[in-house]
Amino acid sequence: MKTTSNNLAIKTIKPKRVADQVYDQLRELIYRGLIKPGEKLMPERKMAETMGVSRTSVREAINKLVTMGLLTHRQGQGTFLRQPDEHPANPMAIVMESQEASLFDLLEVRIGMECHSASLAAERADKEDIEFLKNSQAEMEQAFIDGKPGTDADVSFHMAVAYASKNPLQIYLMKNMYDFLFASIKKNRSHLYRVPGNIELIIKQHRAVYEAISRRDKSGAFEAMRQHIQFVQDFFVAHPWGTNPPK
Amino acid sequence: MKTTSNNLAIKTIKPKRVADQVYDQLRELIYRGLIKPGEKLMPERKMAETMGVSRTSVREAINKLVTMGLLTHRQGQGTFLRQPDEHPANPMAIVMESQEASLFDLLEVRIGMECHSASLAAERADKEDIEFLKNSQAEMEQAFIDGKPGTDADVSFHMAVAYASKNPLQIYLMKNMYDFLFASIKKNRSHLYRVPGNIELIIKQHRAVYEAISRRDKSGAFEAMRQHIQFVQDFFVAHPWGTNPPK
DNA sequence: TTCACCAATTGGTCATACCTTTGGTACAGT
DNA sequence: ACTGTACCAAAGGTATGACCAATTGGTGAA
Repeated sequence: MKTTSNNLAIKTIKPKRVADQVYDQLRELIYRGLIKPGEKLMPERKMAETMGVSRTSVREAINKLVTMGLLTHRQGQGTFLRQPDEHPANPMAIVMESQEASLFDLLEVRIGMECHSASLAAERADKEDIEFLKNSQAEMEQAFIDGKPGTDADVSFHMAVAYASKNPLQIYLMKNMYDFLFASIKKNRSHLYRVPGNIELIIKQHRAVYEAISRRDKSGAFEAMRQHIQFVQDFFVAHPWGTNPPK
Repeated sequence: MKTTSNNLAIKTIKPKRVADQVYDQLRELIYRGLIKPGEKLMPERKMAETMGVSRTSVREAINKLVTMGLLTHRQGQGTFLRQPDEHPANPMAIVMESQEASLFDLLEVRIGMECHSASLAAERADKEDIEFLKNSQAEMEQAFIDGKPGTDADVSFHMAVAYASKNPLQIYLMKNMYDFLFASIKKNRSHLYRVPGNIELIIKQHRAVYEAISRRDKSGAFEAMRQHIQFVQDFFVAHPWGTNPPK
């Protein structure tokens, strides 16, 4: 198992329950974006066999995610990952819509959180995390070549940074932010990815973050991430289309 | 919007899933107050027999209520109805309890958010904001003189910084964090305020933040806040009592 | 009295079988 | 060729029955 020891973190004891371990695995798959929204999961029986546990445990884990609104059951068809904007359980979305918080505000908060997160990632990322960053980066470059927007890859990259920071709360908050951003982008057809040259710039910025983390450069990662988000923020200041739906 | 369905009111067919029926019954019992907080429920096997369904279904229903935070499982003892104040509708609290996030993790996120927030505050705070900061500071000093813990004033100070940053989302997130911290502190009777000299140090650190913001020193505010939270974090690493209730 | 051990209780997991719903496919009838 | 029926396979839903694991409380020996 992943009893990789806790160096100094005080976290509560690792979940010993099998169902919880399955739950953790699934949640990770979802958060890392390895399962796309709307996609169908592996059948319960097969998943049970694959993981070497009983179907009961798999079922319990899946049910937990269903009641949390992340998955949805359809008898006779399978289990599917819900679209991010389908479940209003997102605390972010509540503020963003009911209060008058703008996309600018969200990006500003992201600067605070993600720069620090990148810094931590440079300190704590293991080989696997680096691999995820690399993959997301490659995926985005491929999307660029194919002429696709590459939103998913973008999100995956930032989530990979959050994961590398090894902070559960950070991961949770980031997930919520990107869920909201995701829905928001799709609604507003953000021009961020459309303006020629932008994607190349973003890929370049991501690369800077990736390389800084790879070489354990804490302040470098901080600064690279700051520049990246700052760029996006500046873009939205200059092109205030999708900032907030005109009420 | 949707594909125009016929005008006739076609009511959805009753979801006759057994587990859901059990769930409804239990929820009814809870909402009607027929089960008191802290009370133990009937054992799963007995409940299954009583209702004439399988234990599987009972289990699924109970699990749903557990993940919703209404019930709590204790192996070897039974299933209990949670105290109302044990499950605040705070998105933070959900992660902190159900996931394995520790107080250390929360403080770490705070470093990212609040340092940036302090920096923004130095840039944007108006006279009123400064006044609030000053008041909270004075309030805390007074509490110190009176020998009181001064938790409220502490929270007020940090919230004042968040308000001064003029970022609605930041304010919202901070509010949730401190709601959680507040409840957590009350439960664990954190020793942070009890160790002699700590309050003086905290007041000193707050003062540094306040003064940096007053003189519009962005990086100074950032650094002062960092040192402050770092201090608290170090304290909890050294005194891991109240990190998480041992249950 | 105190401590060690055992047994009952109760949630947690497993294996297996069968039911129900859904989607697809082959076959018969027009 | 089109249509409708029947059937089949896949996948979630339910039911049993057994066993594992943690907790509690009692019982008996030191």
